[in-house]
This record gives sequence, structure tokens and C-alpha cells, in this order.
Amino acid sequence: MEYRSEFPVFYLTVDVVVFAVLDGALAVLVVRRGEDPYAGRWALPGGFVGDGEELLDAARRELVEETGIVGDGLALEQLKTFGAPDRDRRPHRVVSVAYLAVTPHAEATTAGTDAEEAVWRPVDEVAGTLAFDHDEILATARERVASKLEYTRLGRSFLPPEFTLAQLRGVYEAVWGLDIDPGNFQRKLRSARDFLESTGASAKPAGGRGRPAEVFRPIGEPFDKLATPIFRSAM
Amino acid sequence: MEYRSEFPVFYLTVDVVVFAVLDGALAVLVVRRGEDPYAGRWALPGGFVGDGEELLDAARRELVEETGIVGDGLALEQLKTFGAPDRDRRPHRVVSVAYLAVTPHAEATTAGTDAEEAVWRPVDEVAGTLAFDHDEILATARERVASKLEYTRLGRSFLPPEFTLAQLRGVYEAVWGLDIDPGNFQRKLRSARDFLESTGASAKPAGGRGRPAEVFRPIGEPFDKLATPIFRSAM
DNA sequence: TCAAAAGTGTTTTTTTTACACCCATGC
DNA sequence: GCATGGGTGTAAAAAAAACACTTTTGA
Repeated sequence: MEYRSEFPVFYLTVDVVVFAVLDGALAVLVVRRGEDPYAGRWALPGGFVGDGEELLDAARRELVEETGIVGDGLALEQLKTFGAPDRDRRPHRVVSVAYLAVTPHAEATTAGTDAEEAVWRPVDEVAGTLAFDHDEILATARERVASKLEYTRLGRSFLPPEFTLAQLRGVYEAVWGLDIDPGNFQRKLRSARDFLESTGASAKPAGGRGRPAEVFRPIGEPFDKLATPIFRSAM
Repeated sequence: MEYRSEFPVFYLTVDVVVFAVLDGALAVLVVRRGEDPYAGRWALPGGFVGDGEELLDAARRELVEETGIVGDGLALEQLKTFGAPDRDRRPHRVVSVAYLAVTPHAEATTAGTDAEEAVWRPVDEVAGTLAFDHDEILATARERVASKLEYTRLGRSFLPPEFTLAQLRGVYEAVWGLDIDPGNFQRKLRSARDFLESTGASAKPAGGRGRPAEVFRPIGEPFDKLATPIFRSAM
């Protein structure tokens, strides 16, 4: 009513930084923009928030529409809001609420339902090349996910519902970019309270060779804090 | 242009959770609302984002307008964005970007320039009584500030530019709600790299009695991460 | 039998914790 | 002198790190 004239209005978007670990490297999902501004450039998946739509729901919806990723196994949390007045070239102000997502479904996602193609790219390759202020958003997300691996249960969200400690170690090594001692990692993760649960089953190791590994299941929510952090170090 | 008709528009506000330590307890700055909705109720200071205004600038401006707090010594960082469709009773959608602030100027702030009075209240007393969704925002801020004390330099922002380790210990005790061993705190904080710097001066202790304490100055930015965290424990 | 990966043992080093004790000041 | 808070010493306990070694499989 009277507010409509008193205060400026904004367009609201959500942008989602979806991470996965592919071939031992941290990868991010990007889409090629079909229209101006930045037509043809790579960008983070995202779009406008709908009327009466929850922000988190908007992030989930954009993810499905642009990349085909469904909520199953997906960890999704608000990252930060980016609202610099000049962050969008268009003649009106667009503020974006960025979300951080982690998924184990890195394969079945290239086929988006929208016209744009969505592809996984190693973070190191796309960093510095994205449209809008998405480089800044990606950098923020990268720092955040590395931190979250230390003091939350998020690491498991890169993996399917059942996994081995070697797979989990691969996640930590990829995100942190360092080598971790297998033995010490084993002990540390096994002793973390309410984090992992053994299924009793065992799985063949990566290369086909080697002793079969014990299979684990996650306990607790991805973004809940750990009682004792997993420190970022060589171990 | 064509977007103006395609997508819904939003009003954007900033709300600021300003913390200080008063009488050994964590306190938050609240203002009494003068108009509907929630007229007469306590709320966090905040207001609408201006045309072409940076979000952070809007937070700073609201703080000055409503509470008289200026940027000097103030640590201010984005907290989270709250955008539930029904979070504002008014007939249009209002999304709020919440900011976390920490200040040493807990005294000189009761006199706001706006009509509303701004007062410091112990967090434990106001929690659960605020207007809008400000209880949720306050709870989020409280968790965040406790975490930030562990792995960033933020603790010092509760104190003036020069302070003693006993004062700093008081901050940690107030925010974490636990007693800390003075001796161990001393060692831990002195050995933290790029965190504190001795001024060489000494200050009389709290009660007037006792050995004078060494006076320290902060090094580095409030929100920068520490090389080695200060763990939340009795020490 | 050999290579490779999983998992355990063991020792060294570092950090944390508890708490005794000394220091410097006001009353 | 003595109470009070500042600051150091020290020893026990716990955690982290380095790395040798055993286990279990496929080739």
C-alpha cells in the first residue's frame, strides 16, 4: 500500500553452488547462459524466486529445472546473499541468495530439462571465468565447504548412502587438496561419535586389488555440528 | 523492462543483531517498535534497504539511525537471510538480510536519533519475546557469535582498543556461558599467532586489588580465521 | 607369490587440563 | 601483613602425527 511508493523494490534470485567429487577433484555444476546478459558464458544454476515461494524451495526448484538434480541425498543450505547494486547489468536491482549444495549424484545430471546444458567442471578450471559475480559466490562456497568438512557431518553428502572409509577419505583429500594418512584417518573417523555406522558388509576396493573394505552408513544430519571436529591436516 | 511484469518484486530490509558484554552477560540491542505491525513490542534494529544502497551500508546506516552506534570499533558481517513468505504481516513480501555486529561501545548507545528507544538487554531475557521472526534471527546470531569466538579473532571486538587478558576472558566466559581457567587462558591466548600484541603498559585489575595486568592490542581483522582455534571448553 | 589397498600397533610429539605456586598491588 | 587478582610452572592425561606392520584380496 503506502510502502509500495516509499521504498524501492528488488528482484530476488537464488543461485546454487552444487559440489561433487569427480575423479578425485572438487567439481561444480555450471550452466551455459542462453540469453543476455552474459549469453554463452558459464554461470551457476539459479533463477528468480517465485511469488509466495520459500527461498530454500526456490533453490531446490531451480536445481531440478536446470540440472535435473532431485533432493534425494542432496545437502542444501543457505550460503550468503549477494546484493551489490551493480551486480546485474540489467536496469533493475537483482539481489541473489546463494545456496551451497553437495550431492553424490554427479553422473545423472548432465541432462537438464531446460534448454541450457548443465555440466560438471573441476572448480579449479572454472574459477575466475563465470558470469555476473558468480566467481565471488563460488569462492565463498569453496571456503565454506572446506570449513564444513571440519566441524560438520557434510563430508558424507558427497557419497552414496553406503560407502567405505577410503571413499570418504578421497572426499576430504579432494576438498582440502592435501594427502591424508589412511591409518590415522581410519581411527579418527571410526572414533567420531554419531557420525558413521558400520553396515557389516564389505566392498571391493577401488582398483579391484586389495583387501575388501568395511561399508558404512551415515548417522545424523549433514549440517549438524560434530562433537569433535575433523581437523584439516595431513593427519 | 519485460522482467518487471514476469517476476515478483520484493521489499528488502536489513536487521542487525548487535552484541555486547555487559555486567558479565551477553547483551543485545533492541528497539521498541513505534508502529504496526508489532507496535510497542521489542525488535531488532533494522529497516528498508535504499535505492542503489549496498546491503552492508544499509546495515551500518540503520545502526546509526536507530541506535547512534557508529562504525568505530564495530565488527559487522552478514549473518543470514530470512525470507519466509509469511514472516511479515504486511500484504507484501519483505525479505530481510540479517547482520551480526559486535561492539565495545555498550554505554553510549541508548540515545538513538529516531523516536524509538534503543536499549541493551541480556540475551537470555529477550530471547523468545521479539517481534516478527526476530527470535529466530537472534538464536542464529547467538550460535554464530559463539562459534566465531572459537575460530576467528572476533572476541576482541567486544572490548576497547586496549584491554587485559582478564577482560578478554570475561568475554569468552559470557558468550560461552562457562568458567575458564585463568592460567590456561593466559597461555593459550598469548601463544595464538597474530592475535594479540602487548602494549607494554599495565592496567589496574578489576576490583582495585591485585597485581596490575598487562595491556594488549588486537592484531588482524575481527572476522579473519585464526591459525589455531580457541576451543570452547573449561581449559 | 606378488602388488595393492584395508586396517591395526606403536612410538613420538604436541596439546590440553588441572592445579600448585609465585608476583604485584591496595587496603 | 594479607587478601586479591595476574601470571608462571609442572605433571598427568589426551590427542595428533609419523610410520611400521599385518590382513585380505585379485592378478
